[in-house]
Amino acid sequence: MKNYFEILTVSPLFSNINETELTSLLACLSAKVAVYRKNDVIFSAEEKITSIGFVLSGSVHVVQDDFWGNRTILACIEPGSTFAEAFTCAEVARLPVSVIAVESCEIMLINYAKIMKTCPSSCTFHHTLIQNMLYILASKNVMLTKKMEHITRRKLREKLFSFLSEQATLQKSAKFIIPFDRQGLADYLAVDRSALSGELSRMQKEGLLTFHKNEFELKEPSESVARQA
Amino acid sequence: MKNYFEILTVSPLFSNINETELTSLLACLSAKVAVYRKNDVIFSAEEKITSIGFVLSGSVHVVQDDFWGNRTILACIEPGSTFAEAFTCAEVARLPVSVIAVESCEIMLINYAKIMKTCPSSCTFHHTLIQNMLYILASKNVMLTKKMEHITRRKLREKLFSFLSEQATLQKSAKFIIPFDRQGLADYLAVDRSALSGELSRMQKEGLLTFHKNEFELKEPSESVARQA
DNA sequence: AGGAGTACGTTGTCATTACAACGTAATATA
DNA sequence: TATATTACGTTGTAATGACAACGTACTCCT
Repeated sequence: MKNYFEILTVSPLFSNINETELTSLLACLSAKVAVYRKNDVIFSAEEKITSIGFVLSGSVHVVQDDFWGNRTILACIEPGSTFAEAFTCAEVARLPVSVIAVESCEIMLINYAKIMKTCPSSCTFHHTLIQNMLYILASKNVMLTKKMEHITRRKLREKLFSFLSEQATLQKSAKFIIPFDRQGLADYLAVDRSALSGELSRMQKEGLLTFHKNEFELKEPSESVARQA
Repeated sequence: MKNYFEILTVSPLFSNINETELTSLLACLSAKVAVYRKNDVIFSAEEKITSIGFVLSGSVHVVQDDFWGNRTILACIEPGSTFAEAFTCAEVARLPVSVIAVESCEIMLINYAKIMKTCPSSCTFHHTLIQNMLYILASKNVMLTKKMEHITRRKLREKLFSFLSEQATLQKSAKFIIPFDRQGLADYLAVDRSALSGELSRMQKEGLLTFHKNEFELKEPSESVARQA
């Protein structure tokens, strides 16, 4: 287990827990490491799960098969990250997704009940672990909510304004750098890249903003202009 | 405080905690009740918050003001529900939203540190409270993720198939009832109602599904038909 | 029975957007 | 230096969806 300390200590789930504490914590959780090969099914849809997964090495895909059997990849989980934690904590009766090994990988499975149960030695780092779980779930929540705000706008221009306004507010300046290239932004906003590119140009032509590469600047409207709902 | 027991015991945050336990728990949390009047600001954007809010009576709006000052209502929180819990647990430096009283209301503010800190008497229900927090966050997470899957599809038909496929899978049958009327579904999928209505009719005409009111039935394609990405 | 209100489908128009295709500049690669 | 490769903007076209307007059926009143 020692050889995993590097990945464990930098992961969000085990942050603020040192190596000494980790050793007893992992024992306390009776965490088990399982090895999978490419295309192995780690969790299968419809399964009742009681553990959360932690990727030690390799990577896994969270996939969903629809009514007609078409498969969609919902997420790719890399070492240091967890999967299925939301379904486990939400006590979803049956898993609506499957988790598949993309390549050979080592997965640590941690029983949720063991996480929640105060251990007899009432270790303080156990507490840290739970706080980390809350942190992970809450952060994902905030991310999803923000993205949802942008995406639910009906028009591309509105989506862009919603996103750009957020960035401006975040960076406390009308001038700011966005953390995406065009394709990345298009994927994030769930729109076509070239449509996005075109809309940005149009907005610039209309004097609503200026940009160069990833550097944007929002302009105050010269006169009262109806902008979005 | 006694008069709030009814709303507290049925709320997700305090579920599985009985009245006796609640009394000591609330003392342990040093939960404070504050009264607000219509339009009062409960939490202000940019504020550093360390508490989560719980609506005892009345209702509050979570609102966001964009770069130009346009206000959007993100959520309406009713009695028994919490607000700002994600931002608090995610330790977001400064609140990106404001919380406003829609009408006269009573709000219980619970300090997050007090929730997380094991109390000296190590009450077991304190533990239940934390588990409930995890449950609330995880459930919202699952909801948001599902909705995101539908909404990120580029075309209305794809959004519909994504949603309907989920319902079919959920109800384990090609025939199922959806929990929305047309307007509700349109709002959920962030599309226009009449456009949705029209697309449904077209899909029915093409033999992809049949429906009557909220009762839907998905059809297997007679021949291999490319349906969606 | 006679409204009022609501839910839903339909139609037509116009704006928006996806998609494909291509040009260009910048960057990396050999 | 020559050559891919990538990122981005542009253009045109066809598909798509938003929006408004309207008809019909249904429910709820009284």
